[in-house]
Amino acid sequence: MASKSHPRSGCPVSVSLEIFGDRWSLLIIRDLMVRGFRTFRQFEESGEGIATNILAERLERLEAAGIIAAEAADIIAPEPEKTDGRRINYRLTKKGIDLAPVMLELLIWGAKHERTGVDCAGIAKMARNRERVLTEVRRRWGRRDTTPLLPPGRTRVERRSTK
Amino acid sequence: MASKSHPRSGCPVSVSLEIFGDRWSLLIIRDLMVRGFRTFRQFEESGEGIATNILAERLERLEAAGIIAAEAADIIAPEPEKTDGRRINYRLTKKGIDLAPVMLELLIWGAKHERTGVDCAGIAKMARNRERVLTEVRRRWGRRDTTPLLPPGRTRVERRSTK
DNA sequence: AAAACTGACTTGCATTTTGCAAGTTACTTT
DNA sequence: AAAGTAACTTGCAAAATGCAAGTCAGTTTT
Repeated sequence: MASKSHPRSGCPVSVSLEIFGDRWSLLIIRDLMVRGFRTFRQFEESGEGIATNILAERLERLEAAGIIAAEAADIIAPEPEKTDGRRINYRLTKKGIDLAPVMLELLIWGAKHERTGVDCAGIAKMARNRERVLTEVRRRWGRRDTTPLLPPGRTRVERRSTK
Repeated sequence: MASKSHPRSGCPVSVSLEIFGDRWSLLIIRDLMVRGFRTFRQFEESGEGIATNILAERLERLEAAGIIAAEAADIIAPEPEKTDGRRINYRLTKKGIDLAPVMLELLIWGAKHERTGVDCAGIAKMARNRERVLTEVRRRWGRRDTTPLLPPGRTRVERRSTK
């Protein structure tokens, strides 16, 4: 996607789109923000069908942009038992969690105008409680609380069923 | 961009991104929403450097998605003098103007976190008056008022300088 | 009324980005 | 020690993008 070269206008919208204006970046951010995902594997199996090479590249870009941060899981070690040296945990930075309003408005718009597999009334309720929802999202982020804010929702795809 | 085939999850965010999750669509919508652009030519020269074939394709997609509408300019004929039979006016539909909150949040985020050619303080002020700004955008849309909400801003690129 | 000029696109082709399947490497469990 | 698993790479075909040039109907200029 966004190649390095093309000069663009200095409009904030344009600059933002150069970073995450593609079909996958915001989905990764969504998974981090409201579904509590942390690992490569989780994103891979999120039901959207992203290819692993693209996923790796997007994670790299988002990290380079300062929107997410990657850290070896055993550095944090929340529970003494959990120490898988391979696992890398991704998380949103402050800059990343600041995308919450964008994400919420996107969610509201999609639920209102498109046929999605999601409870439309529930979203409409969130729309009415915008500030409360955002506060909650930020609070969870601050506590590294990874319990999903939204239920998993319809998953249609499963890549390469390992059979 | 978004090919026809790939099955995705039914998440509203995902569905939305399938429609305008690319580097250009939201810029066209921005131009319609806050810069008062109406014509192909204006988008082409907007300073972002979009190629005409891509522009044509995006306009088609956005129209197919019901986000914008195209109409021959002389059908409206605002002033009796203006009757260029070739000109086509594009405008946002209700569904399109409903993207205003998304656009505003994108603008706020970009101005806050990226180096853009835009007055950061001015945007911060808009952030504080979110509802007022949105009301104004919707009001203008309702009246087909095309005076730009924001000044043109830094334009860096000019395609094919006709010299 | 012919010539030059738009506005809104197409078309052809080279370059870039995607998608897909199959590795690879380093740790972990059995 | 063998089999698994997490997080990636790699190679290649397919699709999307960018670029320059061309088309074509309506418009203005001469």
